[in-house]
Amino acid sequence: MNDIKQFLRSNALRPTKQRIVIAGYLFDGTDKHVTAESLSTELAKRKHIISLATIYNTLHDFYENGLLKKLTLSADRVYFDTNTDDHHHFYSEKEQFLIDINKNIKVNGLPKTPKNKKINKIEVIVHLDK
Amino acid sequence: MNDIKQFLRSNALRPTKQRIVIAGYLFDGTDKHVTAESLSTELAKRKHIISLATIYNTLHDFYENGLLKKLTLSADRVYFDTNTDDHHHFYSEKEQFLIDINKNIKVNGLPKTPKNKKINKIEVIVHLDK
DNA sequence: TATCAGTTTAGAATGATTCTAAAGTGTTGA
DNA sequence: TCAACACTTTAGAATCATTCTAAACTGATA
Ligand SMILES: [Mn+2]
Ligand SMILES: [Mn+2]
Ligand SMILES: [Zn+2]
Ligand SMILES: [Zn+2]
Repeated sequence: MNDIKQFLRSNALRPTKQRIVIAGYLFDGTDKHVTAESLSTELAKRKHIISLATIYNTLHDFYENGLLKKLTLSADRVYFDTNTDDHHHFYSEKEQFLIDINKNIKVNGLPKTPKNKKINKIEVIVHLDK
Repeated sequence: MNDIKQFLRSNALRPTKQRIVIAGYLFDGTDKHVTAESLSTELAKRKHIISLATIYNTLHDFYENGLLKKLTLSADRVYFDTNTDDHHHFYSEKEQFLIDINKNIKVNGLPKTPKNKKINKIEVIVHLDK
Protein backbone atom coordinates (compact mmCIF):
# COMPACT_ATOMS: atom_id res chain seq x y z
CA MET A 1 0.00 0.00 0.00
CA ASN A 2 2.87 2.33 0.78
CA ASP A 3 4.56 0.51 -2.04
CA ILE A 4 1.67 1.47 -4.23
CA LYS A 5 1.87 5.08 -3.14
CA GLN A 6 5.54 5.17 -3.93
CA PHE A 7 4.92 3.42 -7.19
CA LEU A 8 2.37 6.03 -8.19
CA ARG A 9 4.52 8.91 -7.02
CA SER A 10 7.47 7.57 -8.92
CA ASN A 11 5.29 7.78 -12.01
CA ALA A 12 4.29 11.35 -11.34
CA LEU A 13 0.81 10.27 -10.36
CA ARG A 14 -0.71 11.60 -7.20
CA PRO A 15 -1.63 8.63 -5.02
CA THR A 16 -5.33 9.22 -4.59
CA LYS A 17 -7.66 6.70 -2.97
CA GLN A 18 -9.00 5.66 -6.34
CA ARG A 19 -5.64 5.25 -8.01
CA ILE A 20 -4.36 3.24 -5.09
CA VAL A 21 -7.29 0.87 -5.35
CA ILE A 22 -7.00 0.55 -9.10
CA ALA A 23 -3.22 0.14 -9.10
CA GLY A 24 -3.51 -2.33 -6.24
CA TYR A 25 -5.82 -4.44 -8.32
CA LEU A 26 -4.04 -4.10 -11.66
CA PHE A 27 -0.48 -4.51 -10.46
CA ASP A 28 -0.89 -7.34 -7.99
CA GLY A 29 1.64 -9.46 -9.81
CA THR A 30 -0.80 -11.24 -12.09
CA ASP A 31 -0.90 -10.09 -15.69
CA LYS A 32 -4.34 -8.85 -16.60
CA HIS A 33 -6.31 -7.69 -19.58
CA VAL A 34 -9.11 -5.35 -18.61
CA THR A 35 -11.66 -3.08 -20.15
CA ALA A 36 -13.09 -0.07 -18.34
CA GLU A 37 -16.23 -2.07 -17.79
CA SER A 38 -14.56 -5.26 -16.57
CA LEU A 39 -12.35 -3.27 -14.24
CA SER A 40 -15.35 -1.48 -12.82
CA THR A 41 -17.06 -4.81 -12.24
CA GLU A 42 -14.03 -6.37 -10.55
CA LEU A 43 -13.61 -3.41 -8.23
CA ALA A 44 -17.29 -3.42 -7.41
CA LYS A 45 -17.03 -7.07 -6.38
CA ARG A 46 -14.36 -5.91 -3.95
CA LYS A 47 -16.67 -3.18 -2.67
CA HIS A 48 -14.73 -0.41 -4.31
CA ILE A 49 -17.11 1.80 -6.17
CA ILE A 50 -15.25 4.16 -8.42
CA SER A 51 -16.96 6.22 -11.08
CA LEU A 52 -16.54 5.08 -14.65
CA ALA A 53 -15.14 8.49 -15.53
CA THR A 54 -12.36 7.96 -13.03
CA ILE A 55 -11.75 4.46 -14.27
CA TYR A 56 -11.33 5.79 -17.79
CA ASN A 57 -9.19 8.65 -16.56
CA THR A 58 -6.99 6.32 -14.57
CA LEU A 59 -6.56 3.75 -17.29
CA HIS A 60 -5.48 6.54 -19.60
CA ASP A 61 -3.18 8.07 -17.02
CA PHE A 62 -1.54 4.70 -16.47
CA TYR A 63 -1.34 4.11 -20.19
CA GLU A 64 0.24 7.49 -20.80
CA ASN A 65 2.83 6.69 -18.20
CA GLY A 66 3.67 3.38 -19.80
CA LEU A 67 2.18 1.30 -17.01
CA LEU A 68 -0.32 -0.28 -19.35
CA LYS A 69 -0.50 -1.25 -22.99
CA LYS A 70 -3.55 -0.68 -25.07
CA LEU A 71 -5.00 -3.42 -27.27
CA THR A 72 -7.42 -2.91 -30.12
CA LEU A 73 -8.91 -6.29 -30.76
CA SER A 74 -12.55 -5.53 -31.10
CA ALA A 75 -14.26 -2.48 -32.45
CA ASP A 76 -16.33 -1.90 -29.41
CA ARG A 77 -14.12 -2.00 -26.41
CA VAL A 78 -10.54 -1.15 -25.61
CA TYR A 79 -8.43 -3.58 -23.63
CA PHE A 80 -5.63 -2.48 -21.35
CA ASP A 81 -2.83 -4.91 -20.68
CA THR A 82 -0.78 -4.94 -17.50
CA ASN A 83 1.94 -6.89 -19.27
CA THR A 84 4.04 -4.12 -20.73
CA ASP A 85 6.72 -6.40 -22.15
CA ASP A 86 6.72 -6.92 -25.88
CA HIS A 87 4.41 -9.80 -26.41
CA HIS A 88 1.59 -11.14 -28.53
CA HIS A 89 -1.83 -12.70 -28.03
CA PHE A 90 -4.15 -15.57 -28.60
CA TYR A 91 -7.59 -14.10 -28.99
CA SER A 92 -11.07 -15.42 -29.39
CA GLU A 93 -13.56 -12.75 -30.19
CA LYS A 94 -16.46 -15.07 -29.59
CA GLU A 95 -15.34 -16.11 -26.14
CA GLN A 96 -13.65 -12.88 -25.11
CA PHE A 97 -10.66 -15.09 -24.67
CA LEU A 98 -7.28 -13.34 -24.41
CA ILE A 99 -4.00 -15.01 -23.52
CA ASP A 100 -0.47 -13.68 -23.59
CA ILE A 101 2.14 -15.18 -25.84
CA ASN A 102 5.35 -14.38 -24.06
CA LYS A 103 7.52 -16.68 -26.09
CA ASN A 104 9.78 -15.00 -28.55
CA ILE A 105 8.00 -14.89 -31.84
CA LYS A 106 9.76 -14.15 -35.09
CA VAL A 107 8.01 -12.70 -38.09
CA ASN A 108 9.86 -13.55 -41.28
CA GLY A 109 9.36 -12.36 -44.82
CA LEU A 110 8.26 -8.79 -44.19
CA PRO A 111 8.62 -6.58 -47.24
CA LYS A 112 10.57 -3.41 -46.84
CA THR A 113 9.04 -0.71 -44.75
CA PRO A 114 7.25 2.01 -46.73
CA LYS A 115 9.44 5.02 -47.59
CA ASN A 116 9.94 7.49 -44.79
CA LYS A 117 8.16 5.38 -42.23
CA LYS A 118 9.58 3.35 -39.48
CA ILE A 119 8.31 0.36 -37.62
CA ASN A 120 6.99 1.11 -34.20
CA LYS A 121 5.76 -2.33 -33.25
CA ILE A 122 4.89 -5.64 -34.80
CA GLU A 123 1.71 -7.11 -33.42
CA VAL A 124 0.74 -10.73 -33.88
CA ILE A 125 -2.81 -11.77 -33.04
CA VAL A 126 -3.61 -15.44 -33.21
CA HIS A 127 -7.35 -15.63 -33.66
CA LEU A 128 -8.90 -18.78 -32.25
CA ASP A 129 -12.12 -20.46 -33.31
CA LYS A 130 -14.15 -19.35 -36.23
CA MET B 1 -22.50 -3.40 -64.97
CA ASN B 2 -24.19 -6.59 -66.09
CA ASP B 3 -21.10 -8.24 -64.74
CA ILE B 4 -21.81 -6.60 -61.45
CA LYS B 5 -25.40 -7.78 -61.50
CA GLN B 6 -24.29 -11.30 -62.18
CA PHE B 7 -21.64 -11.01 -59.55
CA LEU B 8 -24.20 -9.95 -56.98
CA ARG B 9 -26.70 -12.59 -58.04
CA SER B 10 -24.06 -15.27 -57.85
CA ASN B 11 -23.59 -14.25 -54.25
CA ALA B 12 -27.27 -14.44 -53.47
CA LEU B 13 -27.52 -10.68 -53.28
CA ARG B 14 -30.30 -8.92 -55.12
CA PRO B 15 -28.71 -6.44 -57.50
CA THR B 16 -30.27 -3.23 -56.28
CA LYS B 17 -29.19 0.19 -57.54
CA GLN B 18 -27.32 0.83 -54.36
CA ARG B 19 -25.49 -2.47 -54.25
CA ILE B 20 -24.50 -2.09 -57.87
CA VAL B 21 -22.99 1.31 -57.19
CA ILE B 22 -21.21 0.12 -54.08
CA ALA B 23 -19.93 -3.09 -55.65
CA GLY B 24 -18.91 -1.15 -58.76
CA TYR B 25 -16.78 1.08 -56.62
CA LEU B 26 -15.38 -1.53 -54.26
CA PHE B 27 -14.62 -4.24 -56.80
CA ASP B 28 -13.13 -2.17 -59.59
CA GLY B 29 -9.91 -4.16 -59.56
CA THR B 30 -8.05 -1.98 -57.10
CA ASP B 31 -7.72 -3.28 -53.57
CA LYS B 32 -9.30 -0.92 -51.09
CA HIS B 33 -9.69 -0.40 -47.38
CA VAL B 34 -12.82 1.52 -46.52
CA THR B 35 -14.86 2.55 -43.55
CA ALA B 36 -18.59 3.24 -43.78
CA GLU B 37 -17.78 6.91 -43.61
CA SER B 38 -15.00 6.90 -46.21
CA LEU B 39 -17.13 4.85 -48.57
CA SER B 40 -19.99 7.28 -48.18
CA THR B 41 -17.65 10.15 -48.95
CA GLU B 42 -16.18 8.48 -52.03
CA LEU B 43 -19.60 7.68 -53.41
CA ALA B 44 -20.79 11.19 -52.74
CA LYS B 45 -17.87 12.56 -54.77
CA ARG B 46 -19.17 10.44 -57.60
CA LYS B 47 -22.67 11.86 -57.08
CA HIS B 48 -24.03 8.68 -55.61
CA ILE B 49 -25.87 9.52 -52.45
CA ILE B 50 -26.67 6.39 -50.51
CA SER B 51 -27.89 6.43 -46.95
CA LEU B 52 -25.42 5.47 -44.28
CA ALA B 53 -27.80 2.77 -43.10
CA THR B 54 -27.61 1.16 -46.52
CA ILE B 55 -23.86 1.53 -46.62
CA TYR B 56 -23.60 -0.29 -43.31
CA ASN B 57 -26.10 -2.89 -44.44
CA THR B 58 -24.27 -3.47 -47.68
CA LEU B 59 -20.82 -3.68 -46.15
CA HIS B 60 -22.14 -6.28 -43.77
CA ASP B 61 -23.95 -8.17 -46.51
CA PHE B 62 -20.76 -8.27 -48.55
CA TYR B 63 -18.77 -9.26 -45.51
CA GLU B 64 -21.16 -12.05 -44.65
CA ASN B 65 -20.82 -13.35 -48.16
CA GLY B 66 -17.05 -13.35 -47.98
CA LEU B 67 -16.63 -10.51 -50.45
CA LEU B 68 -14.92 -8.35 -47.85
CA LYS B 69 -12.72 -8.84 -44.85
CA LYS B 70 -13.15 -6.89 -41.68
CA LEU B 71 -10.22 -5.23 -39.94
CA THR B 72 -10.17 -4.05 -36.36
CA LEU B 73 -7.28 -1.66 -36.13
CA SER B 74 -8.74 1.20 -34.23
CA ALA B 75 -11.37 1.24 -31.54
CA ASP B 76 -13.54 3.74 -33.27
CA ARG B 77 -14.08 2.60 -36.79
CA VAL B 78 -14.25 -0.66 -38.65
CA TYR B 79 -12.31 -1.11 -41.86
CA PHE B 80 -13.49 -3.37 -44.65
CA ASP B 81 -10.91 -4.80 -46.99
CA THR B 82 -11.59 -5.75 -50.60
CA ASN B 83 -8.51 -7.94 -50.60
CA THR B 84 -9.90 -11.23 -49.37
CA ASP B 85 -6.69 -13.18 -49.76
CA ASP B 86 -4.78 -14.02 -46.63
CA HIS B 87 -2.57 -11.05 -46.05
CA HIS B 88 -1.26 -8.63 -43.47
CA HIS B 89 -0.90 -4.90 -43.02
CA PHE B 90 1.30 -1.95 -42.42
CA TYR B 91 -0.70 0.46 -40.35
CA SER B 92 -0.22 3.94 -39.04
CA GLU B 93 -2.89 4.97 -36.61
CA LYS B 94 -1.76 8.55 -36.65
CA GLU B 95 -1.89 8.90 -40.42
CA GLN B 96 -4.73 6.49 -41.08
CA PHE B 97 -2.23 4.75 -43.24
CA LEU B 98 -3.05 1.18 -44.30
CA ILE B 99 -1.10 -0.90 -46.80
CA ASP B 100 -1.39 -4.53 -47.73
CA ILE B 101 1.45 -6.91 -47.16
CA ASN B 102 0.84 -9.56 -49.75
CA LYS B 103 4.21 -11.22 -49.43
CA ASN B 104 4.20 -14.52 -47.69
CA ILE B 105 4.91 -13.89 -44.06
CA LYS B 106 5.92 -16.63 -41.67
CA VAL B 107 5.40 -16.44 -37.97
CA ASN B 108 7.82 -18.65 -36.10
CA GLY B 109 8.02 -19.63 -32.48
CA LEU B 110 4.35 -19.76 -31.61
CA PRO B 111 3.65 -21.72 -28.44
CA LYS B 112 1.15 -24.49 -28.66
CA THR B 113 -2.44 -23.55 -29.18
CA PRO B 114 -4.53 -23.50 -26.00
CA LYS B 115 -6.33 -26.77 -25.26
CA ASN B 116 -9.50 -27.36 -27.21
CA LYS B 117 -9.04 -24.31 -29.37
CA LYS B 118 -7.95 -24.06 -32.91
CA ILE B 119 -6.34 -21.33 -34.88
CA ASN B 120 -8.63 -19.49 -37.17
CA LYS B 121 -6.25 -16.88 -38.48
CA ILE B 122 -2.92 -15.32 -37.69
CA GLU B 123 -2.92 -11.58 -38.10
CA VAL B 124 0.22 -9.52 -38.31
CA ILE B 125 -0.05 -5.76 -37.98
CA VAL B 126 3.09 -3.75 -38.51
CA HIS B 127 2.52 -0.48 -36.74
CA LEU B 128 4.39 2.43 -38.24
CA ASP B 129 5.51 5.60 -36.51
CA LYS B 130 5.12 6.25 -32.87
C1' DT C 1 -3.39 24.84 8.20
C1' DA C 2 -4.34 27.76 4.01
C1' DT C 3 -3.83 27.46 -0.66
C1' DC C 4 -3.95 25.60 -5.07
C1' DA C 5 -3.17 22.44 -8.66
C1' DG C 6 -4.57 18.07 -9.56
C1' DT C 7 -8.49 14.69 -9.17
C1' DT C 8 -13.07 12.80 -8.94
C1' DT C 9 -17.65 12.62 -10.39
C1' DA C 10 -22.54 13.06 -12.09
C1' DG C 11 -24.49 13.84 -15.86
C1' DA C 12 -24.46 15.64 -20.55
C1' DA C 13 -22.44 15.10 -25.04
C1' DT C 14 -20.31 12.57 -28.79
C1' DG C 15 -19.99 9.52 -32.54
C1' DA C 16 -19.89 5.11 -34.71
C1' DT C 17 -23.05 1.76 -35.36
C1' DT C 18 -27.53 -0.58 -35.04
C1' DC C 19 -32.43 -0.64 -34.91
C1' DT C 20 -37.28 0.41 -36.27
C1' DA C 21 -40.86 0.59 -39.15
C1' DA C 22 -42.61 2.50 -43.20
C1' DA C 23 -42.01 3.17 -48.12
C1' DG C 24 -39.84 1.30 -52.28
C1' DT C 25 -38.12 -2.35 -55.54
C1' DG C 26 -36.46 -6.80 -57.66
C1' DT C 27 -38.22 -11.38 -58.65
C1' DT C 28 -41.34 -14.61 -60.06
C1' DG C 29 -45.29 -17.51 -61.18
C1' DA C 30 -49.51 -17.42 -63.61
C1' DT D 1 -47.13 -8.74 -68.49
C1' DC D 2 -47.96 -7.91 -63.75
C1' DA D 3 -49.77 -8.84 -59.14
C1' DA D 4 -47.93 -10.34 -55.00
C1' DC D 5 -44.46 -10.69 -51.84
C1' DA D 6 -40.04 -11.05 -49.96
C1' DC D 7 -36.21 -8.34 -49.83
C1' DT D 8 -34.14 -3.66 -49.53
C1' DT D 9 -33.66 1.17 -48.51
C1' DT D 10 -34.04 4.93 -45.54
C1' DA D 11 -34.91 8.65 -42.03
C1' DG D 12 -34.69 9.07 -37.72
C1' DA D 13 -34.45 7.13 -33.15
C1' DA D 14 -31.79 4.25 -30.13
C1' DT D 15 -27.59 2.21 -28.29
C1' DC D 16 -23.42 2.20 -26.00
C1' DA D 17 -18.53 2.91 -25.26
C1' DT D 18 -16.09 6.74 -24.45
C1' DT D 19 -15.20 11.68 -23.70
C1' DC D 20 -16.38 16.10 -21.95
C1' DT D 21 -17.95 19.68 -18.58
C1' DA D 22 -17.97 21.99 -14.63
C1' DA D 23 -18.44 21.80 -9.87
C1' DA D 24 -16.97 19.62 -5.59
C1' DC D 25 -13.10 17.43 -3.44
C1' DT D 26 -8.34 16.32 -1.92
C1' DG D 27 -3.21 15.61 -1.90
C1' DA D 28 0.93 18.37 -1.70
C1' DT D 29 3.35 22.21 -0.20
C1' DA D 30 4.99 25.98 2.60
MN1 LIG E 1 -19.70 1.17 -30.47
MN1 LIG F 1 -16.69 5.64 -30.24
ZN1 LIG G 1 -1.15 -9.26 -22.98
ZN1 LIG H 1 -5.71 -5.36 -46.82
